[in-house]
Amino acid sequence: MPELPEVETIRQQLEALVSGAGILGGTVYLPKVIRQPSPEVFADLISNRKILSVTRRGKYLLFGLSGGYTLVIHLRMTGQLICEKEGAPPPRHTHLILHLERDRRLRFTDLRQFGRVWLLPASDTRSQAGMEKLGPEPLSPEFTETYFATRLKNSRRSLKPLLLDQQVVAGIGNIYADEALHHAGLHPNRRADGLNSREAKALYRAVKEVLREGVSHRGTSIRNYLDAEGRAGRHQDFLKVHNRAGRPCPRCGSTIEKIKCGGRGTCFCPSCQPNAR
DNA sequence: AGTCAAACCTGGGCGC
DNA sequence: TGCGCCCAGGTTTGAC
Repeated sequence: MPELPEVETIRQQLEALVSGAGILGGTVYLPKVIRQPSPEVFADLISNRKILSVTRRGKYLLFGLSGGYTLVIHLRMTGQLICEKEGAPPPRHTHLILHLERDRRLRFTDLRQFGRVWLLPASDTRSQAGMEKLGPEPLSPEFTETYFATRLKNSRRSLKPLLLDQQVVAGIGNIYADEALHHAGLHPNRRADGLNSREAKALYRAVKEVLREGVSHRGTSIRNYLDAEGRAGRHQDFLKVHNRAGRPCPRCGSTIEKIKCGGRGTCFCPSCQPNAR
């Protein structure tokens, strides 16, 4: 669930809510979510540090801490990171709580237990958590039309798996890949190197557009996603194709289809997104 | 380089 | 009501 727009929403909220806050300590309920260091060392090492910054890289959240450490959190499919008052017993599937100053806590809850947490020296943050291979940030100036066109031209893969490849561009997941392809009018099975320059440009613009829209609606809540204040996002009400199989395309009225593409469920409009072959 | 499946997990929805 | 099956927004790994 949490793709770039969802993680960015959480980042923005937490930046306002917890930057500057001191961490009193941590409670680990499910040790395996802590990838580094060991859970015991983690709880010890995180105590009495101050949160200096909250940033994002792809789908990773990064908390810059005092003393030269970075807390890295990846929510994977069903992770939630919620800032709330201390007191209530933590809900089911809560795996980590960071106790903050002023009677607040940061709660990591994850039904499927896929989410991961690292506490790393800032100097080797990028290499340790698997972030070194990430492609450019799609909403930053480093993601240029030329770069994207080159990646398309040099790949024989289908468009859908290419968009999901975090090494090509960081932060796109299944929801926004489907939406970007519909926005650009391209079939998910089209071969990347088969696009003409007009189509490549349309896809480049579509990627940026659908991600911006997702952020502006505070993310998409289809199943589990909640923002850092525990609220659902609104973008599910604005999706054109994703999760809408069998319903009419908002653009042309044709019935949206669902296929398997690159092993992933993929929704598209057969008339807005014709297969070129 | 690419594709595919499996693995990591729990829960919801469906058909029977 | 209950059981079995399939599905789910991410990522990694290993086989071909």
